[in-house]
Amino acid sequence: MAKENDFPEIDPDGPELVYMVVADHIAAKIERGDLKPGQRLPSELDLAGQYGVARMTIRRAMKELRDRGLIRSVHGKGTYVQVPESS
Amino acid sequence: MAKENDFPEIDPDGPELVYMVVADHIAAKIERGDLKPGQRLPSELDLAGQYGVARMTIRRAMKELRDRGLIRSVHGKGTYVQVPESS
DNA sequence: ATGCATTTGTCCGTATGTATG
DNA sequence: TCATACATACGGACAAATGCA
Repeated sequence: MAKENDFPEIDPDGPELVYMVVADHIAAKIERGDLKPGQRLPSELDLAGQYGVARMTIRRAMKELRDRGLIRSVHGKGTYVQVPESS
Repeated sequence: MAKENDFPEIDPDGPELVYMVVADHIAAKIERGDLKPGQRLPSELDLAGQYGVARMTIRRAMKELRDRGLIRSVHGKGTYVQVPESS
């Protein structure tokens, strides 16, 4: 179980955009509370390994999540789940 | 007032490089005469605290100012505003 | 001469930002 | 989209140089 926690199978040749699959998967974790506000996400390199995609694809997904206001990236430190207060 | 003396707000997400913002800010102080030739600057650790950045970022800014010929660093002593004579 | 604090110099590891092919 | 490389930035640790007690 805890299927929601597993990493989705990603078919690079599939119709859905890879970065969007990753973004939606992480977004679901955040909205489910699996990732809590202020918590740090794994590094882009780690996520790339976990999802089996390139780092640039993870970054594209991070940009998507940033645009949705779900996360916040800090140069040299990491990426964090956005805290409602700190818009 | 004395707005010129205050430390600039640094937006890590901004397009400008952090070390360049710091370098330009200190350069302005020197060129304005706020920091006089021969005068010692605060230590890198102090500057890091004042600007709210890492020491390595301050060092990167110092390197920029050294390259511009505005300052001179002495191991174990400190960093000084360059005196025109001592090129 | 000895130790101590301060300051710059150097290095390491990790993480994000940017650019190219 | 992937793969690679480099720049920027953070944080910590230690070395080297200076000056002082």
